[in-house]
Amino acid sequence: MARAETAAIDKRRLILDAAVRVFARQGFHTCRVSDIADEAGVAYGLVYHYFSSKDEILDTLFLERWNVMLAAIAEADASQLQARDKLRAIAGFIIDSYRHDPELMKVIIVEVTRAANTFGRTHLATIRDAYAQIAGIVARAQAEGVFRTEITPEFAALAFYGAVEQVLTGWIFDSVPVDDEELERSKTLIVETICRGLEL
Amino acid sequence: MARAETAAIDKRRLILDAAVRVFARQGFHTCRVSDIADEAGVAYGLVYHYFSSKDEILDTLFLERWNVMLAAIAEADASQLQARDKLRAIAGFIIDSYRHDPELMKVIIVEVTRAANTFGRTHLATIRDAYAQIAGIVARAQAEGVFRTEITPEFAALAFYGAVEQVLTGWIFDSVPVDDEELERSKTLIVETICRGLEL
DNA sequence: GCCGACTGACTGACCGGTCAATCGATCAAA
DNA sequence: TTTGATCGATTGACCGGTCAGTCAGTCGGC
Repeated sequence: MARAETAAIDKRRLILDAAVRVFARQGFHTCRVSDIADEAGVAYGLVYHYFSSKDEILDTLFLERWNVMLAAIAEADASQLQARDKLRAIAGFIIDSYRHDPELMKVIIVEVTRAANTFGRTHLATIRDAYAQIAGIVARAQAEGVFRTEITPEFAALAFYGAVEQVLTGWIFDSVPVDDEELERSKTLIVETICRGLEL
Repeated sequence: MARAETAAIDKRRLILDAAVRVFARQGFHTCRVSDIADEAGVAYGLVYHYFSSKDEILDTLFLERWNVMLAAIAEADASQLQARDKLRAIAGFIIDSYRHDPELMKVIIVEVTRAANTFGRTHLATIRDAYAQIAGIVARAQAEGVFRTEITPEFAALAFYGAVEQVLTGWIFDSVPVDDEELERSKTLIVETICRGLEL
């Protein structure tokens, strides 16, 4: 029983991991469910044993990762760091996520976050949770007199997240892979560029 | 002859304009070519008389508009303005484009610029022309000692464009329409946020 | 009567999802 | 220990709907 249970969980995971590779390579709309099954080394029908639709696979991948990110943002927010360092932690988390699993980040950004007409629409509220939390950090920094109040928190959050995502998108479609050093440098660059505009 | 020619050009334009509305409403992948023909009040086959494929319609819409934007950026670049005001002009142009035709901007951003796996891929080089030109403005400002050199021009361009696009995306999917005043305020906000981080 | 704009029914490929059948682990009864 | 009943995991052929693109033909100006 334990053996079978583990095997079952593994197969589900196997399909999810295969889907990441296939979505990253071919894109969600362009790939066929059979491509995922083939990549996972699994029969076509098994995909539908674990997931009710092709969409549900992408939903699962997105929510798994986005919830981790929301938790990371909440943790940064709850910490005793300076506002600038909270934002640095968030940018750092996103960039480290890319370092750790670029294919997954590509899928999430390209197929969900930036695919506002399809999955982005479905998950709009969840995506906006992240913006709202970042806006909260900015608002608190403004109340404490660390950030100036000319720029609305919501706007600051969009600009901050937009800058991070655009940089990631640049990497995602670069032919040359990025080295760790540039990843690290970018964390500082983002915070330097955006926070300096927000601080007093 | 002149009559017929004009009529022909009109029909082509009619189809393009209808396509903007349909793409904005339903999304490129979700709509059918017949939807475009119906919206334009034209026979299905006529769409294929003027365009060789569904893709070509979107390509045309994108290139038409993007080339105008590239020209606007080049004009700002060539002007005698301060770097900050050049960037302001660019942000202003993009925001005014949205004001003038929000549906077209929605289509371009959602279906091309942010659709990195489909049309974004095809037009990647064209899209990056814009980033490169913005980077050029930043680089010149750095050489003149107006902007600090810690941040690479390429990075600054991504952050700038990313912030603008993210703000537009926010409007595009907001249920509440944006009033002119907020549009104007946003131009200043973007420049204030980003340029302040770039200036010495 | 020629030429090009225009029409819209049709087709062929494609693909998401279904389902009937098989496999194999487990366990209780013989 | 063997048998066979049970049930979830697994398989992949197949179905049905959708739609981009074709094409044979009509219409109308010159």
